[in-house]
Order: sequence, then C-alpha cells, then structure tokens
Amino acid sequence: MLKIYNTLTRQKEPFIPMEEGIVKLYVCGMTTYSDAHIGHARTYVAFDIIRRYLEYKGYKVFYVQNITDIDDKIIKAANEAGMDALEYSAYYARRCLEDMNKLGIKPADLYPKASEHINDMIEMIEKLVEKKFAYVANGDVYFSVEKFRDYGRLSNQKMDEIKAGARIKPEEKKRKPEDFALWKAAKPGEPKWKSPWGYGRPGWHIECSVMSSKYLGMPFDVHGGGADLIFPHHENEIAQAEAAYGRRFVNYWLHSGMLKVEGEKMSKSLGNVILLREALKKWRSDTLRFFFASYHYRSPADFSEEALKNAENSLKRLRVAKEKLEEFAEEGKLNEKELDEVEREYLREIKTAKRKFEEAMDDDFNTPKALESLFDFVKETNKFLMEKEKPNRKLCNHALKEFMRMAHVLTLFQEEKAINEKAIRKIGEKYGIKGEAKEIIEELIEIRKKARKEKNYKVADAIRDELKKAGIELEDMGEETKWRII
RNA sequence: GGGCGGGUCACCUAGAGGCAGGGUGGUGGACUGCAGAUCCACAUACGCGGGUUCAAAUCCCGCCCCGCCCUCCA
Repeated sequence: MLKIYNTLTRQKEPFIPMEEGIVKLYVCGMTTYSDAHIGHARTYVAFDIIRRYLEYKGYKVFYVQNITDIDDKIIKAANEAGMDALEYSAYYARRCLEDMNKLGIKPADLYPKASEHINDMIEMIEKLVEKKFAYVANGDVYFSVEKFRDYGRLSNQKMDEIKAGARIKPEEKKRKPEDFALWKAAKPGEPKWKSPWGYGRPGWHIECSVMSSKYLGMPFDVHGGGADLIFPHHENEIAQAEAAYGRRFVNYWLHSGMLKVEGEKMSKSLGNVILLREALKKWRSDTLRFFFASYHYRSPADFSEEALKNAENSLKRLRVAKEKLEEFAEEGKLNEKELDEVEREYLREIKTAKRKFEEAMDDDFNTPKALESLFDFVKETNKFLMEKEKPNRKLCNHALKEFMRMAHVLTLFQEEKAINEKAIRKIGEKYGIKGEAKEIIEELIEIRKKARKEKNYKVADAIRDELKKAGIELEDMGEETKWRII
C-alpha cells in the first residue's frame, strides 16, 4: 500500500487515485528566462522518480508540467536583451527542456504554456469576478483573499500572520495587502492580450489553476512542486480553483526539499548558482541522478563536491555488479526446478531485495532506503557469482531484469555509456592498431596479455594506465582480462 | 516575529520508544606480479541541557546551530 505525505494534512496518507489505475499528476514547471539550474534538476528528478514508481506499480500516469512564459522577470530580461518577451522565453524553454533531457528525465506528457491559455485564464477570472471572489481595479483584477475561508490551510498559517507579512507595491491597486493579482493591466513594452478589463496579462498563479484543471479535471490526484512554492503560489492556486468551481482542487500535495550548495543556500546574490549544463560538464548525468535519489525527496539536499564524488563511487558499485550479471544473462524462461540450493538461495535474496525496495518506495517514496535494497541485491549477487563458476544463465537474466526494473525507477542505468572513441584511437595509433575502438581495446588486451606472460609489467601497466585515462578500466581475472567503461 | 523541515561515524544518507541500517572513505585479511573488482573482518555517530519511561536518536520542555517560506523562486 503506497503512502504519500500530503502537505495539506501534514501526514502520510494512503494513496487512492480518483480513477482506479490512473494517476493525474501536475508539477509546477519553470519560469523560462534563464537556463535551468541544479535546483530545478533536483525537483524534476524527484518527481520523475515518483512518476516512475507509480508506473512501476501499474498506474497509468498522466503527467502535466507547465511552462511559465509570461512573467515580470521574463519581460525584464527580454527588454534588456532587446527581444520579444515570448520569443525570449520560448528560447529558454527549449534550452531548459533540452537540459532536462540530457539529465535523463522522462518527459512529461504535456508541457502547456501560459501564453497559450490566455482565454482559459480569462474565463476563470471572469467566474471569480462573477462570484465576487475577485474585484476589478483600474484594469487590474485581484483575488480577495478574505473571501476564501480556507486560505492559509496548505501553508498552515493563520490569516493575521499572512496579513502581517503582506505588502502593497506602489504600482498595485489592490484593496488589501494580502490580495493577489489575477490580471494585470498592460504597461508599455509588455506583452498584452485583450480582456474584458482592457488589455493586459495574467498574474502568475492563475495559469496553474487553469491548466491543471483543464487537462486533469477537478479534483485531480497529485500536485507537486518545490517547497518554496507552498506559499503563496500553491495557496493561491487552491483559492482560485476552489473558489471558481466550488469544489476540491487537488487531493495530494507533494513538495520537494530545497537544494543547497556546499551547505549554503543557492542564490544569485551569493553567486553560487550552478547551472545544470555546467554540472553536466563536470558530472555524468547518472551520477547526478544517483545523487538526487540518495536523498529523500522532502529533505533538503546539499550539492557538494564531496557528496557528488561519493555518489559517483557508490554508483560504480551498482554498475559493476549489473555488468557482471549481463555477462552471464541469457534470455529464457527460468525453471526453478533446475536450480540447486545455492541458486535457490540467491533467488530468495532477489525476492527479499525486491520486497524491501517496494516497502521503501511505498513509504512516501523513500529512495535512500530503496537504494539500500539495491546494495543488498548487489552484495548477494557478488557472493553468488563468486561461488558459482558457471551460474545458471536464466537465473542471471532473471536477476538482471529485476535489478534493472528497480534501478530504472530510481532513474539509474538508462543509457549506454559511450566509449571515448577518439582517445582510444589515439592509444591505438601508438601501438600501431587501427579499427573500431572496441577492436583496439581487444587488441591492446592481447598485447598486454603477452607482456604479462613475459613478465614485462612495465608495458602491461602502461597499457592499463593509458586505457584508464581514456575511460576504460581493465580487470584481470586469472588468464582472462575484462574491460569496462568507467 | 510567524510557519515548516533539519542537526546521526571522517563524508553522504535511512530510522522515529526496545542491540542505530546502507553507501563512500579508512584499516586488516583472502585473491593478485601489481592494480582493480569482489568477499570477510574491524573501527568511528544520534547538537546541548533537563524531564517522562522498565527503556529515548525517537516523546515533552528549554537552548544553540542550519535551511526553506512569509506576495510572483523548483
């Protein structure tokens, strides 16, 4: 039974979707006025894993993630760059999705853009005005927070506390400080759309209420986002949608913890914002994903050189075991009757690991705990392969399949590692070998084998070192030498 | 000031009344020409001070420290 921590109730609740077997998931996407940073990466990996686990459990997941392409910051940045705001945000939206793709995130089913849903937003705002939850002031439209009784429930704040922190900016025409804009009258140099209140543009919060309910219905199952969005963004989303339609908006609210860098918060003023594309130059995407998976999604995570190095080493342990299984694995139906006692024991361990994995993930997507079961699995695999010179190939195949199913939920081992062709060819040249990188490696291993036989360890070690620098690790197993990409 | 989440070995991270789990790193052993990988073993941890309890990392109170939010941040 899957249990999920619901921000709305501040406790873990059994997960029951509206429609059996189907999960409707909405996650707040990016405001695209610059490249994605590793904080975005953290959030979207977290929800990618959540989505994958739901799919693992057999749910059909419909995943919607919006793109905010109308926003003060976009307009400001575009104006500074002398560009059209929508073109500017489209450019960054493309880059952000590209980066997420490189990170290895499974794309959402739909990426609706705010600018393409203006009419839907106007409709919802009209409804709110009609129902007196919103008021028009000089071309602006504001939501009247005091009209919505439940306001503050998600962020667990009392109204007077919210009021105490609220301000009215000079250009705003709202009646109460806690009110928020649904529609803003156009100013010179801003993108604008025609509305019943004159030309203008939507406020930020309305797009999510509109697009999520449009594509997922109301109520829908899961709404997620970074913890920084709980207030006011998600609080406002609830107010808008529930006031407009008079019924519940979302059943489960999920929030991912914030990412720090070297123990400090990541901020432009500290100058420690790390862009995802920069991080990807330094770390492999699967290292980054392992790193994110090694934290529970609700906890704050700390991006540090040491922690990433740690992740890299840890992941290698999993990978080596996986590759060992791959060597023996052979398609075919596993016949349990053919197994001997050692093999049966291994089969039992596989089942145990899988059970523990599911228990961990069922407990509010506890990925660090789920990783434990993968490491258990690896230990048992290593022991098993150590004991069996010729392990049952079907059993290895079965083990590999089970392992990969779990690993894939945690976003691991999705892509084949590429050989650094250029570097290998260069080494090949040195030894007078031509051809495909793989052939070069095989030949180098032959040369080295001969050298080792002659106890010419200088040559043998040189080849090993050079290959290692080119990303190929050799492992001597008696007579045999195996290689792997690192 | 208010709301929320934290402080667990050298490092990263689970656990939330009953011998503190996993990974990285370290040390020793097996294997090895060496290295790597692997296995076995070992060491090291619950921020501080009170309280409740047969029993507290876990519950309560106080304090210190860190992070997030408090009107447009994932």
